[in-house]
Formats: sequence, C-alpha cells, structure tokens
Amino acid sequence: MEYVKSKDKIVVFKSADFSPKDILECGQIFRYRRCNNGDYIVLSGAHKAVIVENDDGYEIRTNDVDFFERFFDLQTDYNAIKNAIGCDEFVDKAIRQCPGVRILKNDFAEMAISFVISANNHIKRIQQIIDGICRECGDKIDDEDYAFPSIERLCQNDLDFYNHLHAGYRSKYLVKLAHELRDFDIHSLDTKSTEECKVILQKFSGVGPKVADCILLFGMGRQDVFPVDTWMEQVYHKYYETGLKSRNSMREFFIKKFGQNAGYAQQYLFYAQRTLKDKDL
DNA sequence: TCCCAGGCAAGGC
DNA sequence: GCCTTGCATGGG
Repeated sequence: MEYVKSKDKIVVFKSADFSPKDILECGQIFRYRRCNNGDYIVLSGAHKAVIVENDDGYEIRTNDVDFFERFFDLQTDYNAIKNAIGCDEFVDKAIRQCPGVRILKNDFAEMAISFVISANNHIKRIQQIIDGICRECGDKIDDEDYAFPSIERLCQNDLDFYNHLHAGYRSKYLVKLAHELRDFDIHSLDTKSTEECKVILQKFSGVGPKVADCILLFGMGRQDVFPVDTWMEQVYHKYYETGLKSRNSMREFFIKKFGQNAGYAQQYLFYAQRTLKDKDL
C-alpha cells in the first residue's frame, strides 16, 4: 500500500488494504462519524482527522500526520497478513467481505474505558456514553468535537456522573477504573508476554477476558489475542466446530489456528459476521 | 412486548 | 477450574 505524507495530510493511494468504512465501522473504535458528503471524521485522544475520498484514493487531513500514520497502521503489510491467515476458508471469505479492515493503534486508557462500557451493551449506546464523557469532561478540539478526557480529569467523576450518562451497572466500574489507570504504569508491561499482560489487565475493574483481549488488540498493539464475544461464538458454531462450550476454550482454539495473526483474523470474521448476520460467508 | 447487546463479578460446586 | 445468576439500559 502506498501513501505520501505532507504537512497537513496523508494521501493514501487506492488499495484493497485501506477502506475507511471497513476500518471505522468494524467495531474497534467508537469515536468516528460519517458525514452527509461521505467524509469520515475520526477521533483518538485529542487527535482529529477528516478522511476524504478522491479519484486516486483517500486523503487523511489532519495537523498530526505522524500520529495518524501510526494510528492507521500504514507501515504494516496487510497483504502478507491476509496471505498468512487466508489459508483458512472462512477467514478468506471474510477478508473478501471486508478487505479494507486495518487494526488501529488506539490509546490504551481510551480503549480500556471504552471496552468496559462495551460489555453487554449496544454499539450505538456505547458511542453515546463515550461521547457524553468527552463532551462533559474533554477539552474542546474545535467547534464540534472534544478530546477524550485525561485520566486525572476522569478521576474527579463520581457514580452520579456515569449514571446520568446511562452507563447503568458499569458506572461503578468506571469510577474505580479511572483511579486504577492513574496509578498504573503502562510501560511496566513492555517486557511482559501477552498472556502475562492479560492477567494483569483482568485485575482492573470491569475488565474480564474479552475486554482484556480488546485492550491488548486495539490499545496495546498485541495481535496474538482473539476476543470472543457473542458474535464470535456464533462464528465458531456456524463455521468451525460445535464441541467447545466456553469462550476461553474457543479463544485458545483460534489462537492455535492463527497464532501471531489471531487478532487480525478475529476482526475480519467479526465484521463479516456482524454485516452478514444470518447469511452465510 | 420481549429479546438482546463486542460481559463482568460473585458465588456455588 | 467451570457453570450459573444478577445486573442497567434502550435498540430493534
């Protein structure tokens, strides 16, 4: 995939490995929107970009091109990844369904908070709650958007704050989580294995096996995980086997199959399954 | 209306 | 270890 950086934009030339729709709507990020003219606006931390399609491909317009070059994982060769996991019949079909998916490199704390909110929740409501947090606590980026708040700022919020945003029973987790994140040194995980990181993440309030995998995949650049939720249970039973019962055993099944690229395989399968619903791959 | 949503925590075995 | 239950809320 070819792209050119300049001062205020990244030009990504037409490629099967880059589709803003696939990247943003595949469920890995909650702070984005599609404008009426087809442009996408995407937010991470205090960073904002507008993605505009043109005849040659896409322009990522932003005043922080280095951030978004890494954010969109532009230096990774997705063709090689697709070749590695596409030997599986169903992953191959899923890739054909959404070839432009890329795994974003998003902020650790933002992902932790976002995916704690995601538990047993609808994507639309997840977005509404996160938007509320940013609108009420985040610094203003411009006329229409707010940054994700700092952890220090989030530590000022009490139970009522999250309840009035309709976070439901997750409110109590979010109050504790902010303080746990403030007291945590993310670099203490740099030298640890992914499975060791997962054990540590699951000590955080509201973080279980699935949310920990999402934090590792979307917020820590660890691709050797496989988040299993209700959708991936469906995928396992529909396309693979019926023997395993627990989500953790399904996770191990898929990680054994896809290894270091398990997270990529999961995201293609997840988005394809959610798009097709009852139809077959 | 009723079922479900990118599950987690706590308790029982 | 694995399995069950309660949980807030609102979308479809």
